[in-house]
Amino acid sequence: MPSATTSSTSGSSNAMRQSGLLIPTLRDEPGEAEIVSHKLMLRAGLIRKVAAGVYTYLPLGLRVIRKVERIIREELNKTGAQEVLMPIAAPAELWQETGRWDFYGKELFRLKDRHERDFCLGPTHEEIITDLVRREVRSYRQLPATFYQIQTKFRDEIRPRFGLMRGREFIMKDAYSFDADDAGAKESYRKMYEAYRTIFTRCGLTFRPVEADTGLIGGTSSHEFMVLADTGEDGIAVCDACEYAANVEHAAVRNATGGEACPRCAKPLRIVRGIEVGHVFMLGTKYSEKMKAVYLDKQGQDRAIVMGCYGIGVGRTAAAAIEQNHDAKGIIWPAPIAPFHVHVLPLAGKPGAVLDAAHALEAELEKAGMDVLLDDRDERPGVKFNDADLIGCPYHVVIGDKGLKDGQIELKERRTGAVTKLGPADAAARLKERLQAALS
RNA sequence: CGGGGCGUAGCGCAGCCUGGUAGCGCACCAGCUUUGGGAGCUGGCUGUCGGAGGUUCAAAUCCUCUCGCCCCGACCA
Repeated sequence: MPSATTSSTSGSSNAMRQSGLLIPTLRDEPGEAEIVSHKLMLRAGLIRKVAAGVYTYLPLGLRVIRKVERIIREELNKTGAQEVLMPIAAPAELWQETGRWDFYGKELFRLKDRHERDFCLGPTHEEIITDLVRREVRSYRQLPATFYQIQTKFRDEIRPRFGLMRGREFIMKDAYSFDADDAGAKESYRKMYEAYRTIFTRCGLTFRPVEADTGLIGGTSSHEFMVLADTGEDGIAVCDACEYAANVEHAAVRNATGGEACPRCAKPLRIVRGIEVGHVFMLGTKYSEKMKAVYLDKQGQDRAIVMGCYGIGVGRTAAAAIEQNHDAKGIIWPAPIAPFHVHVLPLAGKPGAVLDAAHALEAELEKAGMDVLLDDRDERPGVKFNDADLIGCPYHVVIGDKGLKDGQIELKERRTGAVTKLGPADAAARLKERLQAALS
């Protein structure tokens, strides 16, 4: 589990001044947003829309994205997966080899270069990675191997919606496993499945892996990782008796309604809503056969590589976290993916004892390895409190005139609102304790 | 792509039905007073009314076309 001391995400300093950051919070609810995560991402100044389903990540939003990415990297690296970065633009020929140039339909963003050659913007990268592997892998000795990337994807969705929940351009982690046989592929799948459990747990999400259909990707079996939330676009049938869970689109429970018999234990199913944040597929040899990705086995025989592929929607994971963690005042970030761990609120904007104390504390927290946001703006207390609640860092430290005279500052936990009065000298140590608990 | 809705100041909206040359709140700028939960007063700035064409003496308002955005559906790692 991570310690607070390894948590810096950008720059040489992990403390930042609010006066120097673009954090355009909104008092009013934007008319364009329907669901709470989208509203709060706009209101807290995380994102701004550029076109339908296309967004700019502002400093705060980008920090959250980077934190999710870091958790993904840490867990995938532990499994032995290797990070690569593939191109966004891919030539039509590779897609024609698998037939998906035609099958994928309008969702595939197509374009021509200056020589009128066809390209597409990658919605997923089976073709590209399989092309790489068939060129570089010859022998069973080079298997198994899993590659992943974290990259911007393009899908010209019929209807983008709900902010980062369903964009046309979005950040995705996609991974591809290559094995010599089915047993190996199964093991690669299992490792990735377990890594996903850890990743979403670390992101502070309540989720459920469910059986799912394989869609355009194809393959032999798949599981979706569903974050349970009423605003989810998918229905899932869950059995409380035996842990069975499946997307209602899945053949085994297609169009199931609540109360129907669980296919595994025959107890009644319950239908809930879910947000698909991750999806793992056993692909078999669908792509390797079409693209002739083969290796030589011990007997010197050509054999098709057995593949798996694995996706995580990075922005969607952040949005799902907000769906599950908010209140009437704003976001309540799980500590591991919060843009900052601590929001320091000096109730003064002009130079003086309060601001001095805030700067001193900022330096100390930073030294202790925490990500600190200091609200050094010359704003009224109410404005700072409301913005801080909206932005939703897990801990707020309030430094005011009155408390300071008695040698006290206040530590507030965003989620519970619980306030602890502390001497400034104790604050860093106490916060570090609490954060370490919250981060593990 | 079918159905519905909306485009007026940075944000949220009124004005449109019944044409007369654009308004409210917040934000922003200046000054003074304020300072522990979105301050008060005074003064100020801000608009190709999404775009094009048409009707009319006159169009944000009526008509036609068009673009964008949102919601429902179909669709979907």
